[in-house]
Amino acid sequence: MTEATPGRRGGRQLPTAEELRIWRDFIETTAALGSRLESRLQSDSSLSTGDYAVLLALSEAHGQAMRSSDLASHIGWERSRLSHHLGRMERRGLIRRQECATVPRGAEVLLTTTGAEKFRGATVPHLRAIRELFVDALTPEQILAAGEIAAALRAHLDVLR
Amino acid sequence: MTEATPGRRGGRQLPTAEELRIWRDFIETTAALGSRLESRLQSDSSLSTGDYAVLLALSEAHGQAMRSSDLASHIGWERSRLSHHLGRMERRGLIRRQECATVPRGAEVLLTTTGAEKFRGATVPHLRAIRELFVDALTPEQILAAGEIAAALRAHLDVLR
DNA sequence: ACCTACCGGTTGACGTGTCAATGATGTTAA
DNA sequence: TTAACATCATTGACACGTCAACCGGTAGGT
Repeated sequence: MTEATPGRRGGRQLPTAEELRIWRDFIETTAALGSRLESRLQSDSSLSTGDYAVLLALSEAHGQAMRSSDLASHIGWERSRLSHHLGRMERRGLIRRQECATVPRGAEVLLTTTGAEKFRGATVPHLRAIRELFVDALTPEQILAAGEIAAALRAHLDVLR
Repeated sequence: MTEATPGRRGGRQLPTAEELRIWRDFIETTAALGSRLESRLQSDSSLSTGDYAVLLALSEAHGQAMRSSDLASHIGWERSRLSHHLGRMERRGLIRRQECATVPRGAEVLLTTTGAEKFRGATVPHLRAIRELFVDALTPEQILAAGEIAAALRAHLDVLR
């Protein structure tokens, strides 16, 4: 009986038109939100969100330094992506790389003073932008719901591979 | 009295730790969801989501063709971005460009037969992926909540500039 | 000792996105 | 008429991400 109805919602069918509309709205709006925050951070502080993530991690690290691999797993990036990004940040004087004393063939990433200053200057405007673009847009209940939705999506992503 | 409490939630302060945690979870998870869908589409059909958006719009257009500018505003892209993307799609034989007969200096974008076939082959796997990665991850109430959250965020983004 | 396998990190090629500048062609106002 | 201006589309420079290949070095097994 469950197999007989073409448009049924059993778990193996395609999304309904309504689900699809919500999907598109959701994915496009969250993408737009991300790029709006990106451009706010850019014009406020000349940093990308990637720069910010790296600088944040280094700021909180012992001696404002981390091994490249640890940094990558800490912020959830592939090593290759981090390597490319560190190259660009090094050119701009935000970080430095040097041979790791303790671990052979390990690279230590250091926060420079200009990097630390940039990060300090960026923090408040960035947090303010998050408030304006995300927190202020939603009711407290919606914020909680957003947290639960994110958790459910993340759990499902993890389970699916 | 409202101004006296440092950590209050009046509307001008920075996000709380809890709000910040939810924000990070939300923005990172939605980004991960997008890239997971991107890679599903890539391995199923050798298309990017950009390709898919362009092919979808052209498929639904009169004569499977559109003026470049109309296409750009239809899918919400900058003309520059579309121009770059069409160049890559043209190299792969998915679309063709020609002078527009009616409008001077207008470019007409045409769906090729291989482009149409690619799109037809991509549709079902893509919809299935949306179901598996998004719809199946959430309860029906959460899906509705996601729609409302997206609408609220979008409205706020639009109002803010 | 030697071969292999892994590990940390880098690199190159390429797709993608933004920004600012350009070219080509219409429209408008002095 | 001509100069200013808007519009449509493209281009080049650059940032960013992924993928696969690579390199140097350490560790295990024979």
